[in-house]
Amino acid sequence: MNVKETYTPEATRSEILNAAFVEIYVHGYQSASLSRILAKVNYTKGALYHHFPNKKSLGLSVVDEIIGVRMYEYFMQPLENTADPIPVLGKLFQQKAAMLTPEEIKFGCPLNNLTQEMSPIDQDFYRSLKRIADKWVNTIVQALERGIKHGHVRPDVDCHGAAILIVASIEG
Amino acid sequence: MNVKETYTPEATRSEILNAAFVEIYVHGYQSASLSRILAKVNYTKGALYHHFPNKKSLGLSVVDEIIGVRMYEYFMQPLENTADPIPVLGKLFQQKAAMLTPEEIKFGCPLNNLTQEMSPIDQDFYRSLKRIADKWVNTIVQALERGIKHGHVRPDVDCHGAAILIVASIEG
DNA sequence: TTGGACATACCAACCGGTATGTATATATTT
DNA sequence: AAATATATACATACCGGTTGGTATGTCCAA
Repeated sequence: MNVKETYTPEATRSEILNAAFVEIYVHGYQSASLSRILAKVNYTKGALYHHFPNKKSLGLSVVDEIIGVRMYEYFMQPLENTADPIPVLGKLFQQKAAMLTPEEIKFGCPLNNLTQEMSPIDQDFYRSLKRIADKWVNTIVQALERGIKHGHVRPDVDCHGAAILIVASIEG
Repeated sequence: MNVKETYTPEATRSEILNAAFVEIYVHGYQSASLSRILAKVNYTKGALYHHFPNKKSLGLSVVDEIIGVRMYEYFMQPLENTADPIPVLGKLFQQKAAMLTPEEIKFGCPLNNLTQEMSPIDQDFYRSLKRIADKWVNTIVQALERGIKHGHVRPDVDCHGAAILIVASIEG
């Protein structure tokens, strides 16, 4: 099974992790099936439980390493060190509206979905998910404050309130 | 088990249905466990499958008979036949903000939750849930239009757009 | 030859669903 | 009115399949 010339365990872990992300994205964490994940990438329980101690750890790794990283690269990194965040935010909005694949329309924002499902019933998921959301809000706040300092943003805007509004409207 | 003097099948069905609502509200439909539902109300599979042909039917009944009815009674009925919907809408908003139990804060809007989870993966759930949302929007639209006709609402408002905005902001 | 990187085989628990049994209410017959 | 038949309203036991998880085996690289 999965005959390879060389062992690349990091790639294996990554494959499983990405498949787990898709599975969780489609079915939610609680209904996500390890067997389905492994069947898709053609690995077995041995591989999974070699790289992850249990299902929850896999789920939390999906949150941190997939969702967290993607959210950062897509929504936060472009805002870092900007003097004027407005055009960047605008581009993010229109990209987000235009780039919506049918999948994304169907299944919504992965971060928001998982938050809705898991935050009320699992503290560890709550913490990990909240960390991402807080970091996101914080990034926007700082970008807005820099925008104010450089005169590109009106100085009377409530940065925190605005940031939350922006995050909410992108998530929903 | 559940020794009763007389049979009250309608009450039994109702008990199961309400417990199913809570279970689905907390765990989502896919992860909702029939055994947990029945354990809570102290009935057995026999009772469940006497009143409902399968899990999906139970879920759809929860949508129609619990969620749909509650949403109607709470959010739509007060708006019916109002000449001026504004104070009613305002009261709904502030009630909704004030009346939020810790549970509701934790678990969010049942209608929205189920829509997020089930609409992408099951047409029947999609239809039933959409019916409720559409009815809700429609109720607000008609109330706003009556408000315009009676001079209580500015005549230039986009009723449909406003209704969708109101629904979205209540859903969370 | 030792440890990492998996595959294979297996487990108990739980899943939704069914088959069957039983007590109660109701309708029908005598 | 009493006896009988039938339908309703469940309980009990069980089904095959799936779940997350584990123990063991195998292969390969170092």
